[in-house]
Amino acid sequence: MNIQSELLMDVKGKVVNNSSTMIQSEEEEDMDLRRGPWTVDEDLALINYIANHGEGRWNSLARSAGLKRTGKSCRLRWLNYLRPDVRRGNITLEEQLLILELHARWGNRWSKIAQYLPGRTDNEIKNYWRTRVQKHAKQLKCDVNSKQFKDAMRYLWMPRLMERIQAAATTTGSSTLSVTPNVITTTNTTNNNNNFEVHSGGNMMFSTPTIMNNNFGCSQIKQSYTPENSSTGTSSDSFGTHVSPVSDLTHDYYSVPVCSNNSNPNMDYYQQSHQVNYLDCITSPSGLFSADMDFQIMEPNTQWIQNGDISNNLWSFENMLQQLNDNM
DNA sequence: AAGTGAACCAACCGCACATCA
DNA sequence: ATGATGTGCGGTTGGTTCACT
Repeated sequence: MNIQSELLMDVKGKVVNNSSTMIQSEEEEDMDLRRGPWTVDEDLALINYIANHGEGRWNSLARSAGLKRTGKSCRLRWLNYLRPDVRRGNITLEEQLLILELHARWGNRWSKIAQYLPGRTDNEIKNYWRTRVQKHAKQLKCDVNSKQFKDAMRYLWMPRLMERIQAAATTTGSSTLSVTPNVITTTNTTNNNNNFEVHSGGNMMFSTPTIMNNNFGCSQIKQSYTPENSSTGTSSDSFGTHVSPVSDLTHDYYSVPVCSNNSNPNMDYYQQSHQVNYLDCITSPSGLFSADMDFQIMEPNTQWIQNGDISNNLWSFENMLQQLNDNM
């Protein structure tokens, strides 16, 4: 494909015919830069160049590779899309749980959070947060940073996620929630006690305290849980709202080993770059599983759990928040 | 079938910081 | 010490797809 003769798009997405502009000065040369969606040829050029020369020095890389893109654009395209270890597809329940936990700990430190989700990019996590989580806060007319919403996430949404993870595991009777060797993986398929085990890379394992039934009154919740509303690893936000299936964006139009399934094409990368101490993150001081967390409002006798028919309105977020409010 | 709005996500921008000559 | 350049990050935008009417 001849990029010179292509139609270019400016920042606003307008189509600009490049053939009318023969520009020589360096300043004007910048205006020759392509913007907007990447083409297959551009992707291939970038992949091939990095395969031969490695990454880094993105501005010169862009020039050397013959790409009419900024270095920034090339870097972003590589990191967020073309990198072989980028894991595409829906955010799993386990990943959702981890995102919530880590966001509670670090806030909008997307890149830092992404370090704990191998194969996921900060952009992807950020998008997930903005589209799924903030959406609900907006719908409920409460600030996503408000204590109200944070408490709801911490005491309701996250336990629910864990319930669903456990339920999915027991329902399927197999490790269908496994995604990659290093992503939190539900392994306990027959355990009928109230713990479930999560491990990373097969060697980090924790067992959650039995907070679900004992402290959260979630035994009621479990009763109304049905496999129909469970997730078996496909994306679904945990408020119970419908999320349309996202097409598999794995690019089979070129032979890049995009990791979209259980296989991990580059284990070295993970082992070097994503040594994750899940135990540490799960037991964070601000986290759900912290020993010193404030469970006061979640005492079993707490009214918000015991009165009202939670099972009938299960996971209606409005009800959750109302119950939290009533109890505060 | 067509129109419309919501949801999703790739890509961009500006800024801050790091590195180097 | 300083300016230029490279890199990384968080916020935002806009095109595409999907669901609903």
